[in-house]
Amino acid sequence: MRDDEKEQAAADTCCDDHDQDDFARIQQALKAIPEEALIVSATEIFSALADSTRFRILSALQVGELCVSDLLCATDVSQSAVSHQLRLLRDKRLVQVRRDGQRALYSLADDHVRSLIALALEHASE
Amino acid sequence: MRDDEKEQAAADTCCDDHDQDDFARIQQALKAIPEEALIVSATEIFSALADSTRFRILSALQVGELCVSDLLCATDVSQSAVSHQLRLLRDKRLVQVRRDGQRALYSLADDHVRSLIALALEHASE
DNA sequence: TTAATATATGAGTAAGTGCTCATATATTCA
DNA sequence: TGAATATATGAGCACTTACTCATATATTAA
Repeated sequence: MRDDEKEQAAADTCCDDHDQDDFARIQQALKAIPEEALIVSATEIFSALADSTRFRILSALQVGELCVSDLLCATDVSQSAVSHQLRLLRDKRLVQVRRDGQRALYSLADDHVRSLIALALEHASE
Repeated sequence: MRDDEKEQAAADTCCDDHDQDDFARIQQALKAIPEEALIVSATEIFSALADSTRFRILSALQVGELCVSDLLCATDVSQSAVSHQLRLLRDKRLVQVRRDGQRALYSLADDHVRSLIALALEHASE
């Protein structure tokens, strides 16, 4: 189903008691909503940032590569908990790892995370 | 306790087996981590955006003021569910309401949400 | 090889979340 | 006033999540 068909279908099924103005406004709003796959990806990024342990980890990684025990200092939870969260962040491709001897060196996978953190902090400090 | 004291304490208690380089790196990382209150606020914003129903609502509101039944068209859940999520978004100050007759007109509380959505979509579409 | 250090992971659990259902409140209109 | 429409809310439940505990794996050094 194409996007315009989808919008039409949505308008038909759930917005059946509106006048012309309502209809136009709703059509416009529907256009502002990204397609499902994008919504899933976007909300996944936000969930990754929506936990204080992971937020601390990602904030810390802004300075560069860090190993797990460094990240332990950056959080207030156990080594196991940090490892579990790092696995999640790896799965969501927000961080990368490379081995260096006994250590696993983590780093941010891209710069969007940086910007997201900065923006949220800007909003938060108002 | 001041920030520098807090960092020192953290370094003392959890990073007790590191050499000079480790110590310097960890100190730098700790500086990149915002204070607790900011972390709480920031992660709250991210949780608000970390659900597909709320993400759809906020995306739709980018076009301007919308009433609850408009937002119903923007989501695929019940009126009750939308109302519950709107309450949450109100509590977190991400949206505002005003009454207009029988309708409740919702709008985005500030522009940061817009930027956050845009950034996440940019990241998501790679 | 054995011990020590660093990291990862599976299972289990307590707390949190997003929905539905029923119902309450608010506003307009007859 | 009573009915219709629009929105809000409390309770309950299924599902998710972030942790702990125990243990596994990986790497280095003795």
